[in-house]
Amino acid sequence: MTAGRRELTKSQNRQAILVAARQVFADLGFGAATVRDIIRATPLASGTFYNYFKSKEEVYQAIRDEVALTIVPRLQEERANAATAEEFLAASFGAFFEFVVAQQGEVRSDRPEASRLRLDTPEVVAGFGALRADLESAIARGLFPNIDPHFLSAAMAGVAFEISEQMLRRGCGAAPARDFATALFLGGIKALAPPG
Amino acid sequence: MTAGRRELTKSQNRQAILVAARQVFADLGFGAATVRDIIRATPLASGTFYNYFKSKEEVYQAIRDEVALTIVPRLQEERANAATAEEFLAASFGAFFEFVVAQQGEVRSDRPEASRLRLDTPEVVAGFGALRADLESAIARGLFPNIDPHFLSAAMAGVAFEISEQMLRRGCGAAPARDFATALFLGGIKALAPPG
Amino acid sequence: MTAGRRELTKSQNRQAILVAARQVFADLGFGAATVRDIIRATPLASGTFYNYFKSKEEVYQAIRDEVALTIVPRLQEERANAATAEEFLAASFGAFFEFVVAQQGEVRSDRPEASRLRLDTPEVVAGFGALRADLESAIARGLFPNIDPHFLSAAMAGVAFEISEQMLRRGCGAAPARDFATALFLGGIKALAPPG
Amino acid sequence: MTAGRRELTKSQNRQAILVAARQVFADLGFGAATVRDIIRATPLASGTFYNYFKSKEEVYQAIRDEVALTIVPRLQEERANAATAEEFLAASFGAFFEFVVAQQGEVRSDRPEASRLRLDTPEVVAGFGALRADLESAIARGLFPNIDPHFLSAAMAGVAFEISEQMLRRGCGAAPARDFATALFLGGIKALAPPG
DNA sequence: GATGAATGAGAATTCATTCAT
DNA sequence: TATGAATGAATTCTCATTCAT
Repeated sequence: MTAGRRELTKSQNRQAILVAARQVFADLGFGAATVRDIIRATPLASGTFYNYFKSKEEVYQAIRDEVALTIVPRLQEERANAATAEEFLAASFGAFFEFVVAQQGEVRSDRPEASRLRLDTPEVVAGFGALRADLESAIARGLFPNIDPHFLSAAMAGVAFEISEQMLRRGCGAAPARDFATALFLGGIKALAPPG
Repeated sequence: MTAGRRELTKSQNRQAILVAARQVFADLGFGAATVRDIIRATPLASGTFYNYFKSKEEVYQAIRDEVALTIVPRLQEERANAATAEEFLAASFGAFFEFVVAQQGEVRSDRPEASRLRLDTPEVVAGFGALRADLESAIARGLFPNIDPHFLSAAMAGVAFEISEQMLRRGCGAAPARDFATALFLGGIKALAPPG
Repeated sequence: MTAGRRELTKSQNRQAILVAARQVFADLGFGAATVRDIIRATPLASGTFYNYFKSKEEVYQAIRDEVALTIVPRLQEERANAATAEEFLAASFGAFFEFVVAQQGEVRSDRPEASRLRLDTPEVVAGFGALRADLESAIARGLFPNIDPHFLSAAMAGVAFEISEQMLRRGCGAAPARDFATALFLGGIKALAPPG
Repeated sequence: MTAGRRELTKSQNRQAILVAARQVFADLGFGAATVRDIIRATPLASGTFYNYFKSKEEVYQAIRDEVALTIVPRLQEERANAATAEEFLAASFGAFFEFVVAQQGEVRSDRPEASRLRLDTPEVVAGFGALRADLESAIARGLFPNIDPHFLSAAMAGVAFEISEQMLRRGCGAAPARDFATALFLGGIKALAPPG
């Protein structure tokens, strides 16, 4: 029982560090974030950090791994099951925007670069690693015309990043953002024109 | 004449710092970049940095100002003269990709986050400040349908960032990148399908 | 118990810094003293200084506060209880010279200005802040004739500083210094003439 | 003629540095004063400083020498000619207070230690070097009773320093200060009581 | 000589990491 | 294991001094 309690606490501490690190990386980026920033956002003491992670790099990697193991597979499955380009796009953008909303990336920094969403964030790096592969497979299945998959996945990633920032600023939900991005990729600005 | 030589050297040193700072910011981002990194990328001594700039923030601002004073006005003019959405898009994307090519953003860092183009870079922040205003004006002129300009400019920025990274990796020129992005915004994936 | 030991060590380190700072300020004065000088006079590492004080100014202030809270009240009480001018003077000078002896201000520097007692020392600034007020009160009680209290307190301070330096050089105790200063203020050079 | 002009300029520059250095030393003390502070208080360029003085120490020494060669001899002569203790004291204090007034030591610093007159100033160090010797001679001549000359000269120096600060704050001339100090040394607080 | 930019040693400060408790 | 103070290397910045013009 004591062991159980301990295990629980251990797990909770590790989780607390991961949550704090996500917030701090989103806020400051990997480069500017310090271990102190992370631990300050936690009820723990500085030394405790090193009971769970060897370094800042390791937390970064751990977040990346976590995302890669939980969110990415779900997303890959949805994409694999997509019957149309629209489903593929809506699933991809929808998952990303919902993830961003869930993270509640409250940007509060006053640094000059903080005016835009941080890309040097573990989730983001992990999250889009699989996109191109999925896109290639979708092209092979005939969901998409034969477009350069590097450029297309890059464009999707860019739209996702920037639109998500707008979404947070505006406080709107994930749905409008998803619909906008999906329509843009399906039909360009014509498809975005208001009906009528 | 003596003064002339001195002025020249002075100007050259300032320029050397600016060039080095651009490279370092592109490499590491604002947060992770250090003044030492900048000065190390220069033949100058450490103290010399402070003859020209008070801090890292100040170089950042100086680059931003320079970009805002040189590139942005040209871009704004081209956009103002655009007769069609295609011209507007091609001018915007073309200018950005050519700028990126000119900067030769040789990504060489080994830090985990460096795998993607840095957005917290002075040029980028400055460069897209004016886009939304130009877009609103273009919508008013009837070049674009009545699309949410926040979302649309965000999408353009995102595509520009990410495509430019691909462009650099692939070593292709600015033209293919510009054409891809323009076509995407004009007609979506259908417009991107290879002819035939 | 664990906490007790830690607290002790913490307190000891803070004390070590304060002691070293006193010595360094006495040696070099506030202006020339560096944080490095202080920490070098200590077995601690450079970063440890900043666990206790934010800056040189803050140690200075801390010493001043300490003096103001311990020595000054005792001195004020003795002065308030003085029944004669002689008691007032002897208490003031006696306290100061004893304080200086206790500090063991071993002047050892080789800088040109170090040949005289440093006045820009936190103890000294704090110590004489209250003198004039006490003097005014003593004049009101009739202990002193109606002398300009600004000049009189200034003169007392000056004599205290300079005599204390002589005292240290000569290695004599506080008593002769106190007697000399008291006699000087009571009756001038006549009162200082050796008996007979 | 050209040579004459140059000589003049040379002399003027040297003088400008000396004047500026006096002010800066009085303001900040030797330790905190920087060569930049001195040169900033001058119309000259930084490099020019080193055409006249090898270092900060050397200006300090130069001021000391100048004082020792001009003011001290006059003072020594006056003291040697003094027929009474009062003349000796009045000459000593009078000379010092007039010197301080002439220097116009406008204290304007905001540093914690700046609230009192700087003693680590070349003039002060030089000026009181000769006092004790003169005092010993005066005792030998019978002007003063047989008082410990170390203590007595220290007391005179201290009173001179501190009273001069009061004098400057109050904006009164040198005469009241001289009279106060002289009376104090002649007869103590009794001699300072207002007549009647 | 005069100038003022360049230099680089050194001072102030931060921060990842260690370690005694 | 948790703690948080200590550590010292790395960073930012200052300043005496040099040197090309």
